[in-house]
Amino acid sequence: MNTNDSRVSRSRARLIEAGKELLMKNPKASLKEVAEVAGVGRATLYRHFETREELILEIARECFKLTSQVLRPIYTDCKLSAREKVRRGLEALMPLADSYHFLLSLWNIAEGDLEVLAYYGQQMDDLTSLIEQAQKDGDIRKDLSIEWISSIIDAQVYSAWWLIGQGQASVEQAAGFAVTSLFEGINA
Amino acid sequence: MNTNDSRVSRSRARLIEAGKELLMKNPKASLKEVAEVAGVGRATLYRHFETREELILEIARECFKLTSQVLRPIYTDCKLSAREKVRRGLEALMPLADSYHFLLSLWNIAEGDLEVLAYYGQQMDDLTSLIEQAQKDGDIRKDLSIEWISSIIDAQVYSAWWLIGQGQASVEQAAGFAVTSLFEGINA
DNA sequence: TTTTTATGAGACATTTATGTATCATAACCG
DNA sequence: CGGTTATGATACATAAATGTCTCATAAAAA
Repeated sequence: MNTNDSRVSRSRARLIEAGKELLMKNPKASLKEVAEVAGVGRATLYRHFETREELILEIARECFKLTSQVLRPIYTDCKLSAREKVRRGLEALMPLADSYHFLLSLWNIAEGDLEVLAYYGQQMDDLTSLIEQAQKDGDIRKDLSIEWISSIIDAQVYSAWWLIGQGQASVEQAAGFAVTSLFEGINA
Repeated sequence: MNTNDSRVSRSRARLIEAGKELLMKNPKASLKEVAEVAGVGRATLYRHFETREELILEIARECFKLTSQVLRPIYTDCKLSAREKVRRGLEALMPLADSYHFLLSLWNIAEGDLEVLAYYGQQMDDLTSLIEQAQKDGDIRKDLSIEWISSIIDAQVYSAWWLIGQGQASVEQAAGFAVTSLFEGINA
């Protein structure tokens, strides 16, 4: 299969999009359903992805590529304070919240893959050193462990995804909420 | 089947425990696996739960009963301030974090059941009026929507579950982290 | 336009999960 | 202790998902 053929890239994109959407909501969804939603024949799905697991892993890799692509420029921008990086990162992740949620929701499968694990490790490292720096700079309190802080940053994205999905907030609103409550807390 | 028979209650308890553990990690886990982990014959599982869905719903109901049992006494205690109720509720939920995560992870199925939905609605109502009260009392900031606040309270429990599962914090530590970061935020 | 090739439709084999039924056994209850 | 009954093991039927293969067709590349 020639990657330059427009039919190939189109089918692939559709399958990944449909798979992300469906499997995220229902991890038991069949590949038949995925192909249907993608508007593509079932046989074509198997031409692109040898097995169900391979499809899931490819989607996971794609999700990490997306988040990396968005986060990297922010995290490596020397002009920004650590706190500002977290803030911008959080905002930038909002539109990708469904990719994020896919990874959470199918993590039991995705974590079995070396490439996915490498992406994950890299993003964790980036975030960890960011938090470390911010704590050193006195921007972020030191009585919370780094693991906890990165965990609740993840959780903010998750919350935002949930709220947006319920139709109870726009992307911009959710981003604002997330940044505020993450840094200032809910205390009056 | 006689509920008073000790064999019955034992089998049921084991099946629910095993199901919670397994299906939470892997929603595709088969009932054969669940029965094996429970140390119970597959046929016995079907004697207790007519279908796969019925098992999942029963576990969900059980999870809600657990959280209700823990939360109700706190929420209805008139001596406590609204803010204190949120704090104590959060701490009390920590040991039940896996029940909580089960519900999140299988929500697509659980939400289809009226009884489960009733439990959910009740807990949401309790939490909502609590937050409303706290905002009125000036304990919780008013520039965050109620939906967002309840959403990030959930998220704290989720984060705690994750961290505990990774072995990077004890239940007590996680509870402390959650309360601090929820109320004060991560600002230094 | 001509050639190449990805696709859709469908048939097919295989595996696996689901749910039902039976029967001997062992655990529980009175 | 003796009767009741839940259980385990097993066999069975059914349905559904997975993965492979073929062939005509349509769409892309040359």
